[in-house]
Amino acid sequence: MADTSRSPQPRYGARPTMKDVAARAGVGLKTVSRVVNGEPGVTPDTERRVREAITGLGFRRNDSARVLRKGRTASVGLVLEDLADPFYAPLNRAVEEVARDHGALLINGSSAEDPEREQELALAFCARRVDGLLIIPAGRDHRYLEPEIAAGIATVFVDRPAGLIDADAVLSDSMGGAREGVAHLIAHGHRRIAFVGDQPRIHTASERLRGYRTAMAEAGLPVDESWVSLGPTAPEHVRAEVDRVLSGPEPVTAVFAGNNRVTVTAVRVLAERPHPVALVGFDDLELADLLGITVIAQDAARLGRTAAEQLFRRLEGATEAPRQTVLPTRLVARGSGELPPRPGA
Amino acid sequence: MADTSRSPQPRYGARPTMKDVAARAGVGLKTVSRVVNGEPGVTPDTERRVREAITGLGFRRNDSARVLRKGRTASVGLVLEDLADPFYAPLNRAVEEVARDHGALLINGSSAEDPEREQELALAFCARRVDGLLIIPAGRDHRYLEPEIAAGIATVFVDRPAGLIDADAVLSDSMGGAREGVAHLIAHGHRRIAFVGDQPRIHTASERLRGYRTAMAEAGLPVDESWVSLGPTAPEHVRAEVDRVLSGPEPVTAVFAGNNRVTVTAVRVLAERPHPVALVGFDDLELADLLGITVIAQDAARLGRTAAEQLFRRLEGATEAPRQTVLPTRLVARGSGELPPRPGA
DNA sequence: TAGAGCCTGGACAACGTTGTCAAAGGCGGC
DNA sequence: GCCGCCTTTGACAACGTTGTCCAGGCTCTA
Repeated sequence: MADTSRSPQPRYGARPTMKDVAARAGVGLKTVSRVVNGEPGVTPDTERRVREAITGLGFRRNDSARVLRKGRTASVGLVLEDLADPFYAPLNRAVEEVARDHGALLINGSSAEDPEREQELALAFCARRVDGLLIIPAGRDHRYLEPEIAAGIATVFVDRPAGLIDADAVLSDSMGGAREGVAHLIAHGHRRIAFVGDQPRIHTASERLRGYRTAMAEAGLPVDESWVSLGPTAPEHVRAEVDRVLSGPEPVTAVFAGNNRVTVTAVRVLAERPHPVALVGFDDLELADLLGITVIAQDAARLGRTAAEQLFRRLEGATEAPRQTVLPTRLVARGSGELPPRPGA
Repeated sequence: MADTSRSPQPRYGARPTMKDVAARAGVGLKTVSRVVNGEPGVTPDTERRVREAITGLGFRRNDSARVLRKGRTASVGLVLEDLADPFYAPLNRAVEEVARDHGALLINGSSAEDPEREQELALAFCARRVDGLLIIPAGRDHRYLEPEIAAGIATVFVDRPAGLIDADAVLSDSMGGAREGVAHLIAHGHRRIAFVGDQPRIHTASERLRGYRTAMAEAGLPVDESWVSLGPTAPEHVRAEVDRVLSGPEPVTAVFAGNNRVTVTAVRVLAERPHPVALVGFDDLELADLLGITVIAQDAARLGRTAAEQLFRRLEGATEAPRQTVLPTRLVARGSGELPPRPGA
């Protein structure tokens, strides 16, 4: 038989509210709020009664209501290309750390390099009223964010600049890095060098191609357009393209790989070849040291940290004009980029 | 001079609400709500006026308020160990995909293997009123979640089981996988095999150790406790431990590495050794094929997908008793695990 | 032409929290 | 013993949305 005189117990599916806690503790609503938020002006005895009621009911403050009332959500959104990409994972983590240091939670999602999905995600985050937005853009037009930015959502672009709007951005030196990598191959005697990269609508891809062309031009070397491959980075496609540039009457003697996904496939294809082919890849890889792969390394964690810090600077009120920060890359020579051209090739 | 007859314009920092939209369109509040949510009962002409007002003001529905009213947030929280760990990144992505298919957003965070941080994150997600929670536990006591689960937050544990509460879990067959890997080394002639793994309070670590002991026992082989190393997986520590088990009068001839972080360090250490030492690692690695590393592979994406699907089944009302799902592992022989013991060793 | 019924639109309360403000109670000083 | 001040507490509105319910105007039929 039910004891009707008993205090209310937690029921399945029912969330106790501050009102319930107040009733059980025999105090007013606001007093509960004060205890929950550690505000002063509550006697130890009252506080104890409230805390007992909280524990007894299994109460947890509803942050949705709190957000509604306060206007700040203490959360930031991160739109990146692929959560599973080993290049973006450390970036993601670095952003999370900075957010944590500022007491904010992180919501994130993958655009899968699809501009529509990027927009969908970014706007969904805005609807949740994230305080700030970090975006690794897939699209080239970000005017859809203008009302959001005007309404006060701080926005920082990472890895690639914003399109058609003026906003903070933190980038790696794609052009400079690729130029250095290709110059490295040239310095080791290569004259015919392939560039296998991502789709040209992606800013970093076209910048890296520009670095390739610059290095070739600076060395006075012609570029045969058949050496250049820009397209999806799915293994099958890259495999076909690497095979292609290595075939024909005058095959290339070296390959510059435009990003980590291209590099891993290129390494596999080159390993199957009878003759060694030089390779430099953009982005470092785990275990690349053991495989002797020469790369242009970028510090993804630093990219994420720098961007997140800029975001929180904005949230704390910084109002200077949008700023573009470019972080340097670093050539890491491990062997594959130092192979000379095959004699007679 | 300001044109006071003009309709209200978006002001910096001010968010238009449905009320503002209604005023500008000259309709009632609820009509705006109907248009925004695609509810029927609005004439095309009224709808057009409302849409114009929405665009003109840059209105976006405040989902915090919506959540408060509706009770569901259409978001799930994922607590994992390290967003940057290559093993968890695909899991993260898989969860995101499933969430997306169900129209939910993903909030996530790294516990850094710290039980307190796990709890802090999980409860923060609960305060945000996520609909469901996916947890890769760091701690061994999850009773702190009881009130949350009672209040209706669906919870599924991933990769490791829940501690002291009865809840859904999706795991890999750690014990079976390790047993198979060690048996594989034994089959190739090894008698003295080291186990280098993570801290024993981590469930998967102790299960894998159990697999190791089982395989050794089944082969009738003794285990010298100096061959077993359980501790932090920071490179320096693993390096020291691998060096240790390979030294002494009767060094081991093979190493079983308890997870991906141990494996990468072990590979580096073994590469520096004058004599080859056999190695099998738990978890697959990118480029492991090129390095010829034999591994026990688990399908992290499948782990995440399975867990997320179970979560959404619960959210859609499934009420069976909590279920533990164990996914199989797979031995991938690539060379390092098939090396025979050094003759005379 | 009147009445019935349908379709569109709006007024109002509620979700759970926090900020404002005022009341009650205790205590010290004169 | 009374006044005034400070401390503790609570009542109430508001945040922006959605659900409920009702009103008004229209069409269609008898």
